[in-house]
Amino acid sequence: MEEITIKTIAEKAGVSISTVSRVMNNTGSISDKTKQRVMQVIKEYNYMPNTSARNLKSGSSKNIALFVRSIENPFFQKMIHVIEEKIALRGYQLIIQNVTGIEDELEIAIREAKDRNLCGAIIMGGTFNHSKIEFERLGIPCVLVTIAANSEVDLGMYSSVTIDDEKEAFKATEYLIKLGHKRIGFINNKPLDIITPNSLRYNGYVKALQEYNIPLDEDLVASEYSTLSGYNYGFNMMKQLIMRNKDMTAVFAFADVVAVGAAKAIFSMGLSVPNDISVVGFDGIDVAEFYNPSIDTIYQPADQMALSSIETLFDMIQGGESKHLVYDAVLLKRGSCRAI
Amino acid sequence: MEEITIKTIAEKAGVSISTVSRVMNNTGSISDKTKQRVMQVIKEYNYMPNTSARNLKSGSSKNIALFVRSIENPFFQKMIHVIEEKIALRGYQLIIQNVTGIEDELEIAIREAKDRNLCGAIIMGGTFNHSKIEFERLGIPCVLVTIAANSEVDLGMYSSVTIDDEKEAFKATEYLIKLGHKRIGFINNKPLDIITPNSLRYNGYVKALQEYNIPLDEDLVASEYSTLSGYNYGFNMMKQLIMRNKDMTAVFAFADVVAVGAAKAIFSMGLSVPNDISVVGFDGIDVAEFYNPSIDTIYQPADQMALSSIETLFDMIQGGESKHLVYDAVLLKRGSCRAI
DNA sequence: TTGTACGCGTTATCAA
DNA sequence: TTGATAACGCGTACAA
Repeated sequence: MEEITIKTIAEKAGVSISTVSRVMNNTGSISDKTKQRVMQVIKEYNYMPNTSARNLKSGSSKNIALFVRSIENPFFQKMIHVIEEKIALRGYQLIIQNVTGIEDELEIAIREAKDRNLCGAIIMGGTFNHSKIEFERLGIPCVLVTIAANSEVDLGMYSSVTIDDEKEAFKATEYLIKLGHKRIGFINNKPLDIITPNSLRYNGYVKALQEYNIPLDEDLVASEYSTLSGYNYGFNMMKQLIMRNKDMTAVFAFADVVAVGAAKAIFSMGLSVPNDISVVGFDGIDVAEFYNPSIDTIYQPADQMALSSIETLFDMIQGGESKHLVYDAVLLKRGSCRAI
Repeated sequence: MEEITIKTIAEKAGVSISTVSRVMNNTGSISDKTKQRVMQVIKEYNYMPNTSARNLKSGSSKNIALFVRSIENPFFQKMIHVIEEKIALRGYQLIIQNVTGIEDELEIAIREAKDRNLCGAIIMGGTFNHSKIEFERLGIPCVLVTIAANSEVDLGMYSSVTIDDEKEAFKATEYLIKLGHKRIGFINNKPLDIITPNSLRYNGYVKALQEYNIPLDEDLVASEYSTLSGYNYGFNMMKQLIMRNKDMTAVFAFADVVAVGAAKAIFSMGLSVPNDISVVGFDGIDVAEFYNPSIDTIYQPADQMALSSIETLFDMIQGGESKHLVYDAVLLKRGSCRAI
């Protein structure tokens, strides 16, 4: 099966390649007659223009890349699903790349932006530490999801879709406090010296304790360098917390997957959720709802955030302004916490 | 920031573009001296060759597309994660596309193969009904994961990585039977008239019942057209099953997500797993392990299957033979089933 | 309204 | 060991 190009079509239709090109792109003016004829031949041969040639010519592409830290996180997957769908709908192409370890997501994006000549980038998860220079080097429209750049960066250089992690974590902790809990554990994530959604949630936890005059006890905070899955990490951290703190009555995990792992650890040690220990998660993934008991959590509007992300990105690709959206999350109370 | 091309590098290095090209591709022979100089300039200008131009020239690309039915299934996500990593490692690019509803995954692959000039395709999930003609039209190396083509298709035309769904489902059902269960429900998926992994698992369920002389009761089989998540689907189906069958003591779900939803339904109706109803799932996703109780399941070696898929695909891309691998799954017993 | 011809950034062929 | 130069498939000034 030989390749059919614009040339083939031109010959078969008895016109020049420019005419075929015009028909394809609805550009210039062509008589209805030839247009019909060309369309006919295109259909007949099932012709599709060569993407590489098009991209080469136009200097850009319809490739959008998504760089996601921890693709295995169901919360991200929920958003990826929506993004994937919407991008396909617009005839663009989504390239997904997972980011792990100490890799800098933006550095990778910069490299890939040139390499794949992307027309846009979405960065999901990671740190708040990206610098102005990086965005300058990136040179393509970019939306950060669940994160933002550091404050020195001109807001016009990128878009972002986030929640107020600190505020929401405060809310979650306050919820536990108001239920009467005083010995509240927190499962955090290393590293601790950079700003991430997790670190902001930790800040919210600390502030809530302060607000209610509960002393911050380092023993109640678990964190470790780890390459484990969120479930396993939560499981291990919770075990440590329980061993160290016999009087702990509640735990707040920085993510639902971690909360689920923590709950499992509680059960595995013969204790009960929520009778012995109350559990609060963060994100609002399906699993938290279907767990037994359902895990109370801070629900992020994932669908809405995903939709806004790609809408904003396409806006920017078409020359529009950048945007910075901060969504509200909702505390869902449903069975993994009790008053004491 | 102006674009730097091979021409820029050639000028700055004082050589011809062909020399730069040769350096980039390690082709032909070049003196160490000029090689060093060119490399130097390339580094300095951070030059990266234009992918579109390369693809245009070579006629192919380094794009591999993954077509997955139900990207939201954690079992697939596990494999996608591995595939994504390995493909990036080889300098290829992964394009992920979700397939939904009545779309034919292979038809989409055929279209995209031309449109994006892919060098390979992976199809994950879907049906066993793909025809010879489709593979001929596809024209690029293709690996089917968790499915196979219909038997009329020449085995040389594609590769596959699967398990024996029927055998494994038989195993799961037999497990319940040997625990003394006789009223065993099955949660199936519509549509029922095509061959899918689910339908084969149903066959295994039916055969096990036959083997042990337990009558097949239609009331014990739940299925419905639905666009719900696996969790929600399992939840709804299980509720129906319980309402219809007061004497049901066990249920086998075609996937772990469905089993989790089913378990939740059991709890939500004030019953217990496994005391009132035993639950068996299929796949071996993390959530099943961390659920309370851990869900017994047929564990598919997802990592291994994913690795084999891309290895096989790269083999084929490099002109190697197609392969058809059938892995063994393992029945994990861990707390969601009891003997009666 | 249509066709000719050039160039996009590469790689590959052929001379030098 | 190198350098011109012709493609690859397409879009688009420019001319007709």
